[in-house]
Formats: sequence, structure tokens, C-alpha cells
Amino acid sequence: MDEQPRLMHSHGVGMAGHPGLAQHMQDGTAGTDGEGRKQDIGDILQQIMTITDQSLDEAQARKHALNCHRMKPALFNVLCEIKEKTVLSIRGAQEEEPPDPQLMRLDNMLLAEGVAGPEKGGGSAAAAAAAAATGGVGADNSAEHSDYRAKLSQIRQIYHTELEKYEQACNEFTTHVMNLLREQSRTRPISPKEIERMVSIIHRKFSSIQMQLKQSTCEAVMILRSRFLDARRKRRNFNKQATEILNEYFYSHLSNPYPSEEAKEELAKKCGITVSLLSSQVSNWFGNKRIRYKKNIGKFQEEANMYAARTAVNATSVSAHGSQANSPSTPNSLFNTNDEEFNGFCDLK
DNA sequence: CCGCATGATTCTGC
DNA sequence: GCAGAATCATGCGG
Repeated sequence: MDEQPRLMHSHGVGMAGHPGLAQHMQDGTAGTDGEGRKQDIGDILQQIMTITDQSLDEAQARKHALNCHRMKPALFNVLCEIKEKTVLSIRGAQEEEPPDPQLMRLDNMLLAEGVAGPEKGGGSAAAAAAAAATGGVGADNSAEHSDYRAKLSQIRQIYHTELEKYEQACNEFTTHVMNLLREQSRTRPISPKEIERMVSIIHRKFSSIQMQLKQSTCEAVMILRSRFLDARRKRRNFNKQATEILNEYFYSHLSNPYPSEEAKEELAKKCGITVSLLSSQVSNWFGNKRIRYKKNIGKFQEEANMYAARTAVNATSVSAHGSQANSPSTPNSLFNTNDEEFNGFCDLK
């Protein structure tokens, strides 16, 4: 115990383990000629070079002695403060970075695609089942859709396991570094603040890795989308029966060819096409029909006549001996420019 | 292979 | 969010 005051007084704590070194430094600063200073630096270097020659026990003993010194906490704090002012304050300025917009976009997209966020439908099997259930009509369509869902859930699974792995690795690494720094803080001036900063640096690094994962997941989803959903462009013409049903409705509602949601559903069911899978085929059909009919009424005249005649026949046969006045639109009334129904729609332009 | 038909998508205005 | 308009892309007959 009586050793410590002596260290303090004669050599200074910093050089406690190397009294000679401290002595030389003191001499060096006091001396006026450069020769002596060079000599001192040479000595210091020499001592640094031979530091590894010391036995570990010796080093441990010195470390212990240092740690037990009663002035140690105070000095530690002072050194931390100095370090803080000279080094850390410079880069401490650009903290509190705003949330990366790129990362936010990726997050949003993953969330929208159902890759991130809460599990929907629980697993691929359930997703496929749900797809099959909602598909109803158009077997190939729902099969395609469930395939898409299965692939998406695969991506989702990979994403989550990877993310978990990264998080685990990050935590492990953080703990490791923190322990290391805490351990080193016994011999080096490392403040808790500095450890905190190091942790945030590590987290930043790992989140940039996560961002890469998110990026590649997004890319995978985009590729999947283009392979499956955008294959909707791979047009299949409706069968003849479906077209007839749609045309029948169209020409018998020529005055107002805008089927209600219920009517659309009914038509979709009859035709075996979708009504609300991303976009309604019925709505597409009516949208296209309206615009094309209006653009070239002449071209559709024959078709219109035919369907009008057909509905007229149906109407008469249904209402047994009823007059044709009950028919929604007779062939004659359809193309009579004085007809209210006809004008009603055609005036829309 | 060409050109038209047609289902789907995108853009725009309301 | 819907309808209209333009456009894209494929299907299909000749």
C-alpha cells in the first residue's frame, strides 16, 4: 500500500508501470537540446518494443495495482472527459440521423406485399386453400394464384429467418463488443457513453446489412410479381358463351350499360370469369365494350340487331302471349335516333 | 407474317 | 374510386 503514493509523487500515474520512461519524459521536456530529446524518444521506443518481454503475471500485477489505486476513478473520469472533448465530440455531431427514406420505402413495400408484418392466413397451405376457396370459377386462375402465394410465402419465410439470423448475430456481436469494452475500460479510458456510441455504430452497420436483405427480398417479390400477376396480360379470350352472355346484357341495357355490382357478380358467375380478382374482368369487358361501341356504332350495328332480336324473342316467349312492348329494347327502337335509351348512352360522349 | 379483335393496364379528369 | 380514353400485348384467322 505504501507503494502507491510513491508512484504518484515521483512519476505520475500514467507511467506507473515504467518509472524509467516517465523519468525520461520529464527529463526530455525539461531539456533544451534536441539531441537529448531524440535520445529520450529512442529510449521510449525501446521500452515499447520490449514491453512484450514482460511476463503476463507481471503485467497483471501492474494492472491490478493500477486498478486499485485510489485516484484511479478520478483520473479515469478526467481522461474520459479529455478524450470526449478531443476525439468523440467531432463525430458526435452528426448523430440522430433521420429515418432513411430508402429503408422506409422498402419497409412499406414489404408490408404491402405481406412479406413483412403479421402473418396473413398462416402459412402457405392455408394461403393456397384460401386462394382455392376464393377462386371458385376459373380453376387455372386460382391454381396460378395459389402458386404465387406459395412462392410469396417461401420468400417471406426466407426473409424472416434471415432477419432473425441477423438480429441474433447483431445482439451477439453487440454483447461481445460491450463486454470487451467494459473489460478494457479497466485499463483504458472508455466511458459508458463511448460504449453506447459503439453499440449504435454496430447497430447501424447491421441495419445496413438488413437493408440489403430487404432490398433483395423486394427484388425477389418484384420478379415473382412480373412472373405471375403480370402474366394476367397473357390474355385468354373468353369463350363464346361468356361473350354472348355479356353481349346480351350489354345490348339489352344499351341505354345504361353499367351493371351494378350485383349484376356484375351474376354475370361473372354465369360466364365463369372473375369479378374482383385485382380487377374485374366483367368491368374490363364493359369498359372496353362501351368505349368501342361508342367509337364505332356502325360496326356494332349488326351485332346489336342480332342481340336485340334475341332478347325480343326471349321476352315474347317468356311472357307467353304478351306483346313485344314489354321487351327491354326492340331491334327497331335500338337504332332509332329518337329513342331515349339509345340517346341516353350515346350522348355521354 | 400481317392486321384486326380483344382482354388488360395505365393515364387522366372528375 | 370510377369512367373514359389511350395504349399495350396477345390471340387468331387469313
